[in-house]
Amino acid sequence: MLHRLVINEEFDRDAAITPQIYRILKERIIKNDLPPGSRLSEPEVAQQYDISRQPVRETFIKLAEEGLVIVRPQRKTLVTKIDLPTVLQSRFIREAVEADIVALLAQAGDPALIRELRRQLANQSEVAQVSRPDFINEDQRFHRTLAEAAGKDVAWKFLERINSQMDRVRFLSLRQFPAEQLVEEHSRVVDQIERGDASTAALAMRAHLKRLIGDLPQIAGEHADFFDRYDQKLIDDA
Amino acid sequence: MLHRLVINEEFDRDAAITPQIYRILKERIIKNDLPPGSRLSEPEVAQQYDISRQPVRETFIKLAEEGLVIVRPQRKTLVTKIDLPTVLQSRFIREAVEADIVALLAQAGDPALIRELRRQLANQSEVAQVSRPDFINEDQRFHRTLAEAAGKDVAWKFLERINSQMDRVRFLSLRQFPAEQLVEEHSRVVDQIERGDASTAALAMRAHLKRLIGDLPQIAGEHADFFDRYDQKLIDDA
DNA sequence: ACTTGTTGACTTGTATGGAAGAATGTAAGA
DNA sequence: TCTTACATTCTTCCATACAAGTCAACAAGT
Repeated sequence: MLHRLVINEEFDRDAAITPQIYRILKERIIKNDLPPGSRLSEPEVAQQYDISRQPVRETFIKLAEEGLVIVRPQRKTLVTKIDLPTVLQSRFIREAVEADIVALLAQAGDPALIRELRRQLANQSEVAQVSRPDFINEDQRFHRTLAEAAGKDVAWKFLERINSQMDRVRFLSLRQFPAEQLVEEHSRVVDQIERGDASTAALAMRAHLKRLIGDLPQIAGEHADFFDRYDQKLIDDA
Repeated sequence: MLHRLVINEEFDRDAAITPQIYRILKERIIKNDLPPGSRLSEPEVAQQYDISRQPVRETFIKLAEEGLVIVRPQRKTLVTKIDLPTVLQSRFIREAVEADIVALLAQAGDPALIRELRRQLANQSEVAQVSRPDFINEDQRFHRTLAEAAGKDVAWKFLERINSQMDRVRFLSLRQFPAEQLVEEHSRVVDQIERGDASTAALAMRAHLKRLIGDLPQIAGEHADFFDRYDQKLIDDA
């Protein structure tokens, strides 16, 4: 199989194996290359990548901690389905935290930060037309910049960890999402930070982050078998 | 050593070993029985509990994910020091999320919930006089009840995971903290929820959670070697 | 036809041997 | 005295064998 060979060549045999196989499997799951419900087996994966079971096993443990797989002892290991309550409540946490972050920034009022953010906004407008993955990168960078400027770098790392489940949804929505509108919303947040209006800035961020689940019903409709505990009512409440 | 024997007797040899050794080591770290900076070694721990290195190794991996130990490949494994930015920003996240939770509850206005909370408040007042560990349990239960009533059970599980670092601090403060005052603050939160005043309820919760770091300077002063990146300025800002 | 027991082929869990990197101490040399 | 090379002995990392639980197929009995 060509696929196997290509992946194997990515392997650096002189580096530690576990981090590599971890990164590979995590990416395959988040990008739905290994769709929800897929069965994984330690010896099978080990054989595919020509390594021993040990690094694979350690990887399974880490993925299980993140909720990306579930290990049923003596039975099997499965890629978890996308759990709707987890997705919605991850978003809820993110909104609460980022709203407070921009409120802090509005109170602080750092002109250098505003300049940096405006620079990023211009960049976002450019790549929005071109490449979706590039825009996603820029989007992440924007939010990370806000967190770090507020001195909440550790908090941001924590948010990144609970984002895995939301990322899986993001990679399911195939059609073009309204990148220009997202940039516009980013811009409003920056405006309010510059004005020093903490509560309005927070509201702008909240409105922006509501979008993360905007097309969830449609996505879930197209990939019903990827979801677990799906309930339209939960989305309406949120 | 008597200590060893007692611990060994806790082991159930017919159950899976890894979860047991994980729970044991985690508790020893959080309760500062294994103080920050302690050196851990796979074969040594394995020998202590008369098990093989494999479950110990898997436990190290999990503890490292939670930031309780740090594994330096080919060098050594250490119990991490209590990282001040991590503690402060964990508290920051908790405040943001729980403020939004009580705001939701104030809007919902569920009389049954109010009754349950008042019941718990009475209970808290009782145990506050008696046993500190019991009060801590009741405190946890109060906050969990709020989260679950708002339909944020998954979010609460996330918060629990980042609480380990704050728990380590809690077990360092030996002297009696003002349990009665905490109950009083809980009571204010419930009052505002009952009134249906979302923003005031949120503020009451924020004020309450500020306390979590109230005696941090004193604790850090008494156990300076347990802390990493200690900076009084960080506390003042927060 | 249905139930039950057994066998065998899976799965993950555990134990253990050895490989490779890193730190420490020591001795030889300048 | 100081530096450097090397050997020793740690550590974690990886590979592999075996143990034990689980499930499915199948055969024997009712």
